[in-house]
Amino acid sequence: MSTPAPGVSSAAALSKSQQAYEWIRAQIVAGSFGAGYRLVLTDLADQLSMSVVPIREAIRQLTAEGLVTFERNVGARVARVDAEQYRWAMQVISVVESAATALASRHLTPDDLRTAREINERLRAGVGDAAPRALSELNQEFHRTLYGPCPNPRMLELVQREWERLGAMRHSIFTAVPGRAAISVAEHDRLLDLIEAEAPLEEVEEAVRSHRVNALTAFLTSTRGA
Amino acid sequence: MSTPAPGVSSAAALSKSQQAYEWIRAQIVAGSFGAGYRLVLTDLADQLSMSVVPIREAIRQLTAEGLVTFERNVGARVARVDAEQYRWAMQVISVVESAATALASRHLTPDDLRTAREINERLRAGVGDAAPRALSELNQEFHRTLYGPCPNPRMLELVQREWERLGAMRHSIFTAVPGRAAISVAEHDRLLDLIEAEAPLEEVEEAVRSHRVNALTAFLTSTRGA
DNA sequence: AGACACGATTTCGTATACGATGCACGACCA
DNA sequence: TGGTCGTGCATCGTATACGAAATCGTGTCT
Repeated sequence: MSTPAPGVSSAAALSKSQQAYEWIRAQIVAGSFGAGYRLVLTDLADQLSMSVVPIREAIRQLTAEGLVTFERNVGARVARVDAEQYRWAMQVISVVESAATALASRHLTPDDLRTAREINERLRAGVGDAAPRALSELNQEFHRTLYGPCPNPRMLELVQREWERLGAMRHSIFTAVPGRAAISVAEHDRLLDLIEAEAPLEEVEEAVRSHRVNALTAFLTSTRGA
Repeated sequence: MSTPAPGVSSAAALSKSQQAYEWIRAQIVAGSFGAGYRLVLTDLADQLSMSVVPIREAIRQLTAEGLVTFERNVGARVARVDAEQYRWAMQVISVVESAATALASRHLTPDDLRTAREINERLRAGVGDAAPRALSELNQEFHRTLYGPCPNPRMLELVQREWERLGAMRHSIFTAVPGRAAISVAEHDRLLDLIEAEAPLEEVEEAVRSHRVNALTAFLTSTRGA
């Protein structure tokens, strides 16, 4: 009944493979390991003070999730997301996240809605600021608040994963296009109204989806057209 | 410039980890390893004439994909899909497959449509038969024909994966409910008509989604209600 | 008879070792 | 001088080995 290792908070409870997985993944998500970064087994093993075996397993897992690419006898590197893949991923997100939000809408507490509105106000306040990263983070949080209560865990997982796959690139959406942020905030308002009015699920879903599609096309036209 | 191992067709080109992955996965998909089957490292290693290391990596990969579950210091087993997970997965499929079908509909060749109609006729002809497995396979093929040309590979991948995750259970949909198969065939016809008439993508999507939802609710009510 | 404790066995987790592969650099030849 | 071939190093791929955890069976005590 005694805790296995009192000194180590809870990390020791995980296998080294899992530790490696979590750590590498954290580095990727945080951006410390940018796209294309080479994941050399021995280096990682040294950094984490373990042998290469758990590292290899972690990398396998990350490969299966699409966060890293892998080439036989060459090695792994953090996945690059080119414009095409970006579009594909965003299309997937527009579909799955909207469905998740619709499913969640009936499970949102008044508290959730209040939180969402508050986040959106903070977004509105910060639209002019030169802190794109923070705004993008807020935007993510806004949407996560709305789809979080989705009772289908599988759907939630897909949404999360897809965002993670985009890596650092996911921050280019909200702020990349000059006038877009303000429009987004307005669309957020409308979405909240719909949910609060208990609009049909299809309408909620459609609202989220078109919100995403709008943002994506705005982004694409501004980068490609310019 | 010489082929590495003339005797071995092409399997030798893959790493043992990959061989193990493919093989185990094949067993699971084919049903040889049913839900709950214990994947013991040494056994698999012996069967495939390799050490346990590649096996472990393969299992990691399969775990990440959700085909097997894993418990530390206990081992891996083929994932069980209970009724709840089944519902969740089918809900995901209804969302993603319908989107994929809609996206594919503009890329379908007359040939694809002909093929789909032909498959549906074979389905119609076999509705009464006592070969549920074959019918289910045909049903899968029908839908695959329609979403296959979807230009978004990521979306396709998600659909495929989700079906695979259901494993053997995916065969219980089409034939489990007595009257359902005939209805499905009719809905297939309607779907083909919509596509051929170049109906708006939303209508195509909605048709596929409701088709899936209908099948699911029919299945759930017949199993739970009875 | 039933429950608990303890030991044997199975199986997993990780380290280490060594062969295989790819890549980069430099030498050699035309 | 340019290109090609060979050599060495970095890194990956897999096998083997050993310690650790869990499970199962057995014996004992109540």
